[in-house]
Amino acid sequence: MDMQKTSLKIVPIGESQSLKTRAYEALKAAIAAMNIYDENAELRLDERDLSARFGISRTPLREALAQLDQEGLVKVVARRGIFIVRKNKAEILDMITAWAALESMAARLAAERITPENLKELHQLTDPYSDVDRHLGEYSDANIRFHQAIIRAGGNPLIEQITDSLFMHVRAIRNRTIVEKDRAKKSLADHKHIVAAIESGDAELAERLVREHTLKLRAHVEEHVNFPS
Amino acid sequence: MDMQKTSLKIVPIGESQSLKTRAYEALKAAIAAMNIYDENAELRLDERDLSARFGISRTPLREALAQLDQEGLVKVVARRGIFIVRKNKAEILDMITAWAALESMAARLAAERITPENLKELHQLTDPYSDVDRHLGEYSDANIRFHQAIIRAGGNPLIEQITDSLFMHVRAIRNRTIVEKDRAKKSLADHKHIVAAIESGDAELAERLVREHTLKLRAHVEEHVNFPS
DNA sequence: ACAAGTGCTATGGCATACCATATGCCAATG
DNA sequence: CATTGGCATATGGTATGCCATAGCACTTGT
Repeated sequence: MDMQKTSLKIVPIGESQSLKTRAYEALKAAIAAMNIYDENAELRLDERDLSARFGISRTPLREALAQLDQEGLVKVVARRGIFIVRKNKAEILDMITAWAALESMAARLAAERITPENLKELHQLTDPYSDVDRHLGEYSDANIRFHQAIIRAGGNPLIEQITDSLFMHVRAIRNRTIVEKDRAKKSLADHKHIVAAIESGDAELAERLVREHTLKLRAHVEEHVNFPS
Repeated sequence: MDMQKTSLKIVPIGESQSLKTRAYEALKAAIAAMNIYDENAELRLDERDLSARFGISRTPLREALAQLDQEGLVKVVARRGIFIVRKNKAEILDMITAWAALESMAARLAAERITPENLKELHQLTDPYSDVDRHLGEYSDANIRFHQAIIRAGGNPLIEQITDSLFMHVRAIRNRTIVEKDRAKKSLADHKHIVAAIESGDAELAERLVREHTLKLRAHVEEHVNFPS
């Protein structure tokens, strides 16, 4: 009853989700942890081997793989095998475009409802890096997190969820293209403008800046980045 | 017109791809065919019953259901049942917002790459309905297809795929809100402006018009539409 | 030496049996 | 009559084994 509330701290028991969910998350994390665009990446998975290594049976594992398949992270081919999917250039460009659409809308929403907490986070992900030369390594990470923060600040869980499934690929691209000092510097400048727009509550501007920022990335990838496969 | 189906219409699984895929499509079609926002709709599914009715075992059926679960169309609850999900108002609004983001981006792309075929289709979905009073019934359908045509004209398969999974719910809302003659008239006027913008290659304008059009829907739903559950 | 045929093997698809637990009914209890 | 504890049952979760087929190695005939 009520009395228990103060005397007993009921922990979310076991915290054990279904095996399927755990397998899904473990696989996703494992794939995210490897650079799937590395030339030497092992792109083949094996049901039976994985089930043995996870210590679960094939059924929940297959359900997890089916989910990853639908997300496009993996391709299950009957009687051939399971392969980690490497997106081709056109697909990557489409992803960046969709991302631009969603993140720019999130920026619009963020500008309309920004909270001090969100704003603080955005500043923390831009202000400390003004001296790009000295923080190039860390900035790659802050760059990614900045875009996630924008999306989160939009307060639309659906947009967060959709972008999550694009995240792994877009992250790989961002990491790959940010290493040039000049691009990092321009990127940071864009970010600062975006924060300012959100801070001032200018939804239209915030939206446009985010869209243009991401479409710039798209154009850069289209022109300069080559893909295997 | 749509029959107000409140129970699942199970069509026999044909003979094309994997059982999982066929079950997925059959289930999705069955759910789409019923009006899930009807008060009397049967929202509960049963694995064993469905597997018997489809004539397949539970394994591929479960994989299909897992996919629908991830798409948010159904919710699988351990030892409780499988339920067709009825979105609440906040979720519907989020969907419309995400839709606005994606369709407006598609409109931008469409304006940049419009083909005579796409343009013809867009005209066919707007021009014949100028006399809204006499075509109110049909327009509801043309309205939906117009938005799909915009997205298709954008030529980004990923955006098409994402919006597909939102389609069922957004369609239900559009159908529900378009029945008022006044709204239909305004909607058609918007559509014509959009087509003109795309036709003239004005990407910025097309994007803005589509976004505003859909955000108008969002505002209308927020203010005037009430939801069960 | 080479090409076509043939059986083996790996691998995912599917079916079946069993497991664990949320729910509700019902009887025992006071 | 209200409460409670347990048991039956329904339902999704998981394990396991068989099956069909794509690829490959090996054989065999020319």
